[in-house]
Amino acid sequence: MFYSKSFIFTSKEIPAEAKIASHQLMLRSSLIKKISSGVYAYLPLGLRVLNKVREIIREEMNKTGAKELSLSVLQPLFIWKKSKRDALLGKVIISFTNRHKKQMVLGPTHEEIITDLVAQRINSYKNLPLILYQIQTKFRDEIRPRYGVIRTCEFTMKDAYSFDKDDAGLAQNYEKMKIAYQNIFSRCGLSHCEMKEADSGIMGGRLSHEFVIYLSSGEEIELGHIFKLGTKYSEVFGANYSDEQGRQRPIVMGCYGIGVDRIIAGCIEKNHDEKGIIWPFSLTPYDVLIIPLDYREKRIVSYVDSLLQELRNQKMEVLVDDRSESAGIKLNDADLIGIPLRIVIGKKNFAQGKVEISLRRGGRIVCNKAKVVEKVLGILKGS
RNA sequence: CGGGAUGUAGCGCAGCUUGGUUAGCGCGCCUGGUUUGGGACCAGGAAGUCGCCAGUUCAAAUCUGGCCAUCCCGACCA
Repeated sequence: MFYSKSFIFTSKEIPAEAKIASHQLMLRSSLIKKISSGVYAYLPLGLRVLNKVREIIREEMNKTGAKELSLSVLQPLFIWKKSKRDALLGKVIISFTNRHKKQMVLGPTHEEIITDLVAQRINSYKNLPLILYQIQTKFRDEIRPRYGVIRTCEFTMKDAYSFDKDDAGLAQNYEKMKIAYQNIFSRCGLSHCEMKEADSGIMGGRLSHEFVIYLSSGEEIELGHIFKLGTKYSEVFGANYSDEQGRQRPIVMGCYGIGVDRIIAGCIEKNHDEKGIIWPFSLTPYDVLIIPLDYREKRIVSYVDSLLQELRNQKMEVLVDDRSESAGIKLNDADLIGIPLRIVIGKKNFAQGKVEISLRRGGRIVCNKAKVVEKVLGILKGS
């Protein structure tokens, strides 16, 4: 992919509205664009990162045996009246009346919908345990959206729900999720994430743990939360199963949420310097950035083409800065958008058959241009 | 919702106190030229319903009122 066609617009200026580093950097590097208070669009560069996070979550969820599905965003309001959570969530729920005078909700979470679904489909102990999850947009009319993508009215959430015969089964799934969560956060460059016991709030249930990181401001701004719900929802929606003796028992539930956008913001909070973002290899929008400092020379252009092809053959995602900007602008933009590996092609080095490989986190080597791909692969393996 | 602040070109801002030329500056953008290893230079150019509506006035970015939007502090959350 070529920079000039990538819809990347960097900015030197710090947006006045952004107070914390991740928000500033996400705007300056054009990962996101604010549409309205608490509402953000992901631009091409940001969407690449979002998709990386989604894929990591998907892999770790699948490892636990969880099955992915996609529930509806539109929900009938009556299902919320049934669990009496319509009053509890109050104005956070975004609702409207459709043309048939039916009251509808833009889903803020999905315990009601999934419990109702499972109540209709699961009847026997033979079908348990079961874990279902989805990665989906949620809507909450927050009182005060803030910190960019950290608290918004429209956000991407991974929500998983476990269904067990008894407390022992729930305890097992709960532990499985703890491990999956720790894997997800550490793979996303957030190994500093702490787990601690928390208040269950509007979810109800018996026990919950939240996964938090601390911002430079000292603020705490929660990445995930897992809950032992027990039978609260299964009793309301009649989610029962027949046990080995044929007796009807309520399914024991747990639910497990991750703020996908918060992972991105959290990752930037923990991985940046005064120049910009320092992406971990796991979340970077592109694996390698090729920076020809002078892209007019034909020999350099054709070398870049062949290098691009070779890297693609190695399944790498590559961005080429094909702009006719000065070296300073290209290098500073490279630091801002934070791609971990850069191949810098300068005239003098190139004349001697050499190019430079530089790491965003620090360190550079000058190597023979024929050996670049080999070196890059070596660095990736070691990381 | 309560308290505080802001709204002027894509971004960052000055101008408003004390109303009065064609509304400015920096960055960015376009054209031509010179540059090219850490945010270059010269010349030319485009881009504004001064948040919106009303009022006062010969005259409003500037004064008055209402509305809207955004941000910060509090309760809430992934």
